[in-house]
Amino acid sequence: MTQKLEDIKQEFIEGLSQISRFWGFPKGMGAIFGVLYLSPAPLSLDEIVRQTGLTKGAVSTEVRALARMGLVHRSTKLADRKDYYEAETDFYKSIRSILKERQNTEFDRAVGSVKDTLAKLEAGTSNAEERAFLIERVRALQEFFDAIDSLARAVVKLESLGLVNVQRILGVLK
Amino acid sequence: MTQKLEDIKQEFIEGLSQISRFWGFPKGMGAIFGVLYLSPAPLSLDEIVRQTGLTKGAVSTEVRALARMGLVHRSTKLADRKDYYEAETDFYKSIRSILKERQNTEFDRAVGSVKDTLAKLEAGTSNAEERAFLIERVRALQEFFDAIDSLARAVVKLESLGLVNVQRILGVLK
DNA sequence: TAGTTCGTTTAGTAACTACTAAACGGACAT
DNA sequence: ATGTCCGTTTAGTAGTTACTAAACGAACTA
Repeated sequence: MTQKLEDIKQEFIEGLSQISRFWGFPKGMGAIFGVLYLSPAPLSLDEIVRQTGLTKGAVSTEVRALARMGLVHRSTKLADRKDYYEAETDFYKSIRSILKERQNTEFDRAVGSVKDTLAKLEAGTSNAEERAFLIERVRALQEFFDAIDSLARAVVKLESLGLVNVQRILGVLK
Repeated sequence: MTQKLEDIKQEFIEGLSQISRFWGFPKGMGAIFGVLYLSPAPLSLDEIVRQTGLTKGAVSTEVRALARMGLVHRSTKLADRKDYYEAETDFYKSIRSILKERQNTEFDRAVGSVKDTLAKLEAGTSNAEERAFLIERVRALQEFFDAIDSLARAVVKLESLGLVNVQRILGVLK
């Protein structure tokens, strides 16, 4: 027994909501993206409201957040006051925007504080034995963060994240 | 003017709290790990309580969560009822545990629902044009998730994430 | 037995997050 | 101007999360 298309779409959208929540975003955001992603044409804010069941205010703020992340694009039509939104279909392009959005904010500052700690420890003079131990530990953590950062940069430099590239990575690493 | 070691440690621990929160974990968890990471010897639960200012209940539950993720290890001493905890210093080993912990839960289920959606769409018969469009979109999303998954597996297969390996990746991808 | 000394569990709370409802303001039409 | 049709902003709320305080239970001790 095959289901109605509308039901299937709804399940998909709920799945995206879950995924959204898992990645630390509001679930409504996932639903909005899902609605747009399954639409062949750009949708107006009110149409998104209708299809998600959220209020206009919520959709307004969350669709803008999606736009900042590059997951949706806003457009307008001549002689039409409404804004229209459509989903970005190149996910890889989107996650680069997301990484950029997240970068340079709390995370960078926090990781920078590790670097600061290391500098302060190395500048100290007293308590040589304990300081040596702390320096070693903090240095190891900082190197780890640097490695992660390098990896992220490497992935971001790709112009597409396809099975091909991933398999190339796998090939090098075995 | 160099600061006291205790102050520097405290700043480091607060930095880890921020990082913890950024990654979606409670900040107390980051603080606990920080205290353990800066200690040359395993610490008892009460000692962690003392150094973090959290209550025993909170430390008890969160330190167990850290142990599940492989970020800390629990040990005991003979003729001593206390549990002792120490930080894992091989971060790479830890993130593999974390990935495993996160895997196979909500995320897998949600991603699986995308796969289900695709299957249902392909099993349908009615509304051929719209179905073709939806199939294409959902298929693209699923391929993207598969690529991410492959990449994660690739990274997890490394026995260490050092600059060396990252540079090898960079070399292949340019 | 009763009394310590641990870790765990539970009930309750303060703070935060994702929302809703509704007021608001700008741009256009009449 | 006045009204209408947009998107945005604001005030308030339900639900969640990360905790605290304290009861509990298990393992040893006297």
